[in-house]
Amino acid sequence: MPEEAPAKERKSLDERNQMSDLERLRHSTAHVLATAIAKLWPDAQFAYGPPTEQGFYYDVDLEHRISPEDFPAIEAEMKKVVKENQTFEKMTVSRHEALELAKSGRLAALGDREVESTFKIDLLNEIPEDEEISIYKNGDFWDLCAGPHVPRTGNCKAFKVMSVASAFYKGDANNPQLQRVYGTAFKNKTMLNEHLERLEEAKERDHRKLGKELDLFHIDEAVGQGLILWKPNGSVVRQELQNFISEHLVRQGYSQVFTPHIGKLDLYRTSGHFPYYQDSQFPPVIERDHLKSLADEGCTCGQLMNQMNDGDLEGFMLKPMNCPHHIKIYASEHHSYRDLPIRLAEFGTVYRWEQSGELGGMTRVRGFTQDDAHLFCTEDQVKDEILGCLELVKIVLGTLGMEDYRVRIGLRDPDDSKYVGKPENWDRAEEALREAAQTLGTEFAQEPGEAAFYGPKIDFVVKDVIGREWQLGTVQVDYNLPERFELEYIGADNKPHRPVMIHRAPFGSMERFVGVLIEHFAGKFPTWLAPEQVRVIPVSEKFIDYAEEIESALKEAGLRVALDRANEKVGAKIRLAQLDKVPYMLVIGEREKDQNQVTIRHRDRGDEGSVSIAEFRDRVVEEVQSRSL
RNA sequence: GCUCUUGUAGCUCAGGGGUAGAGCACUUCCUUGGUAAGGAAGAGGUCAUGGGUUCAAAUCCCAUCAAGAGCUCCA
Repeated sequence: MPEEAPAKERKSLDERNQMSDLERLRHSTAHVLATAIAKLWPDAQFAYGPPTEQGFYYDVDLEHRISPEDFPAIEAEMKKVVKENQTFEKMTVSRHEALELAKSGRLAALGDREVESTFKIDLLNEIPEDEEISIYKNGDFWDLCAGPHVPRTGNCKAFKVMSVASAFYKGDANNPQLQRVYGTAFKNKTMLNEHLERLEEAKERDHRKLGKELDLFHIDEAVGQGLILWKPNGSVVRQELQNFISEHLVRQGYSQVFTPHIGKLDLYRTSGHFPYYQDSQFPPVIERDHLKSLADEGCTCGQLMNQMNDGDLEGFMLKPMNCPHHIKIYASEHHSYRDLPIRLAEFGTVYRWEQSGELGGMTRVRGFTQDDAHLFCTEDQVKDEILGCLELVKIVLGTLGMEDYRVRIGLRDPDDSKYVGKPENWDRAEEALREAAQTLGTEFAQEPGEAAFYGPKIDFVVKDVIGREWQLGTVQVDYNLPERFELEYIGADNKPHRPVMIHRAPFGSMERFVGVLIEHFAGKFPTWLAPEQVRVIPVSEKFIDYAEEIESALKEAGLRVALDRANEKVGAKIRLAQLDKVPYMLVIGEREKDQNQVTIRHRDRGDEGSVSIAEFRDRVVEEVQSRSL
């Protein structure tokens, strides 16, 4: 629902001066980059050039399309600037002087030009009246800049131009697109190299690469962008996760339900999803009779579009959320306060129309399955229910060893009137979320204005290998939908009351969660999740009989085991099993057969000696049942 | 959606206006083996799709589809 991004505040000079040493270095290196680009392409117009978490970038408007082939030349020019060890010299100027310089094209350039420094003029106009205006010079390169900088260009010796992509000026899609040249810089070459190595490692963990190598999932052009086909191996992982969470749902008093993938447009008119959020939904499926009568009336495509926008259509929609279906289950019977809370859970698949440029791997898709649930409770029960939800999230993340996440509480913006529900209820819900979050034992950030318009929420955010953050689990309090659907329960006073709804999804979506999990484990799933838990490797064909005995004994115990019958040497079979990241390899030969044993090799721990089949079986079964890492 | 880059065998990739290449995987044969690649033979591709230029297009041009990076967006 309409959550407006907080307007990016302009950094004050004080804040800028708090730049860390590394940020300062990177910002200065951005100037070195600009100097080099200005030398190579004097017509370049520069916009912003800030440091980032991974390095820095500088936005440039330039006729020439910068490509990776240009990087060596750019870096060579940068090296010259570093070698010259130019001083970063600060010059304080009046607004008028700065403007004159910009008009003569002198800013972000090596000298006067025939064109103005367009973006710098724009930026100048944004500087508050009372703020000091400064120009930083290194050599002949002058740039409008608040600083701060390192003393000399010689400090910027460990850098690398990383990539080039496009970006909208000021991040607004209506503005022209600039070329954003990314680079990174460190105090010294060693640290730079370490950073580059980390990037290489991250590439190896990428769930898209591992997903292919381990046959976890497939995305097929013929099926559609952003639609995940779970292959058998990936399905095992997902099924295990679903079983895991289902166990806890039972313990926590949830009821599991199943609902269809579509619903009538009327349902979504009531929920408010249609026609208002059409941009992020698949277009409606129009009923045959309705379509025919439209055709008979000579309705044009344009008119059809208008009807769609007005919501004046009959038909169905792929569900963008599970809540309306669950609400209808709740509303299908009368409820007493004694029945509450009612907790309806479903691994529910929803469909959303993400922009094509946004799709990627399993983390941003158009169809996904939420481990969703909706809790219907009284105002008094909200707090306990939130606690229960967080308990579940804690169990999930703890079991999987995912420690590297941050917790974000989205609160309402007190100055905004877009929120539904009574202020006193909001206060209570926000307080309940805060208290519940404290039980996590993790630090959490409270972000006013980040609540949904229908209620406050807690989000769990993790980072993927590239450093992108993904929202996984979420717990949201909702005052809106009970209102829209006029939900009721009968209270102790024998009068109807409105329940509060809580949406929660500890994994978020199975697709995104498994994607993040693949990277978290670098493809080496713990035994309970591993698609193949044990591979039996006979030393030669002579021992296949015994190997089959082992295979069936382990299968009998419920383990996922495979037998490598290939006509290959042990070394080759081991290698394959290692590449497939199978946790346990059992090497079977004459010795094992004679003594009725198996020799264990673990993918990480190596040779673990020989034990009886039964002992190995019991050990692994225990490991699986306890879901050890 | 926008900008740039990319699309050749199941996978990873080379090549490139004139009969389509390698490694791995696959099939068969030899080998019967002790902890990360034994040997040989074979099979496998309208070079993403559709147009155009050309005597000739996988190669050049345009469009479409898809992937990647980034930006915008994400109820």
